[in-house]
Amino acid sequence: MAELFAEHRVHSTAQRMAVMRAVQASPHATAEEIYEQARADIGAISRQSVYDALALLVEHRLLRRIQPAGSPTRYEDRVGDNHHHMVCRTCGAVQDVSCVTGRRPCLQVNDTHGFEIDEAEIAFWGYCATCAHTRDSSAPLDSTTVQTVVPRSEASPPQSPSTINQ
Amino acid sequence: MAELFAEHRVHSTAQRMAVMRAVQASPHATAEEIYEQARADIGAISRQSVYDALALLVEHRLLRRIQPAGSPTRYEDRVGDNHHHMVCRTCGAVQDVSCVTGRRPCLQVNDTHGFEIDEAEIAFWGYCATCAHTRDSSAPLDSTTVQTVVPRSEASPPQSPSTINQ
DNA sequence: CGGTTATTTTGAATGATTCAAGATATTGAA
DNA sequence: TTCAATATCTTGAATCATTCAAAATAACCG
Repeated sequence: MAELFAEHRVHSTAQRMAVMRAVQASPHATAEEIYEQARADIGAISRQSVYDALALLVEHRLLRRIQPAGSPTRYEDRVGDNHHHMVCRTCGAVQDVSCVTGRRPCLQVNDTHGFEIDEAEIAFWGYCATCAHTRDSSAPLDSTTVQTVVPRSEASPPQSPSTINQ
Repeated sequence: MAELFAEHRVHSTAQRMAVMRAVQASPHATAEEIYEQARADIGAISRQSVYDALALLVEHRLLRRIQPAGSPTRYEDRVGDNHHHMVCRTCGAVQDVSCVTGRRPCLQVNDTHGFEIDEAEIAFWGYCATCAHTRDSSAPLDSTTVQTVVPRSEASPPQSPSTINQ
């Protein structure tokens, strides 16, 4: 891992390595989860150091941030390829979507209004396999996101909003 | 507006109307901005009532939430059509993108891993016309989002992260 | 009118993250 | 090596957006 850090011009310290290992061990983990894992790993580390390390590693493209609406920021080490995410409305689980069929997505914006677009982000919302079964009883999450073009999605009746738990 | 509320089974109160007007007057506004505008409108309203009204109006599909990574939640009254958003890394400005060329975007996920997807969300990141000019000097925002497929975006050198202001 | 339900207000609390400043390490030059 | 300069880490407080809880008002129905 030291080489990886070196390549990306990041000094490899015990804390940073522990943070990196934590993300590798559980992709899509939150800062808090990473903090706990890193702490279990090297014995002690401050929360701030975790945030510092994460910011640095993201900045140097060793990690990526994922920020599903309504849940804390998550981190993944899968960089350098194109993929998106599915988020479960019920449990907040995040699942990779290795990019999509057909060609480049919704990325040919026709009127940019002068915007210089350099990046596009796609999030899919729905229910993970587990939660899809156990449904009805528990109030499902409001996506709290923008509804867009998806085939069979007919305006579902209003649901009480709540918060992502997991 | 009373009719609109009635159609959507929402009691029209002074506060809710003020909130609705505020969003109509400035789409993509934050709760705080809406609070200020509503307060200027009807003289007095509590922040909590603004949050309550917004949640209710979103729930009943009179408003939509937009949650650009790294900025507080924003609201818009443009519902019932398919459009996405461009977000400026520098000033946080949000701009509508009336959907895209070609066909349905990146929404044909091939392996869903059992997920039941019912919604997709797309955000474009870049620089608004104004900020695109005034660049270099000021440290640009880190998108804090997932990098994905966009043509000419080659891995740019690391930049110091900061926060969306406007 | 009187009671029940809805809505609003107030104020405190929470969660995630950042700020600030001091303490430790690490590095490079003399 | 030895010191100074820089980088990193820790501690603890602060911030921001949002939510919780409970009391106060208002609206609705019989």
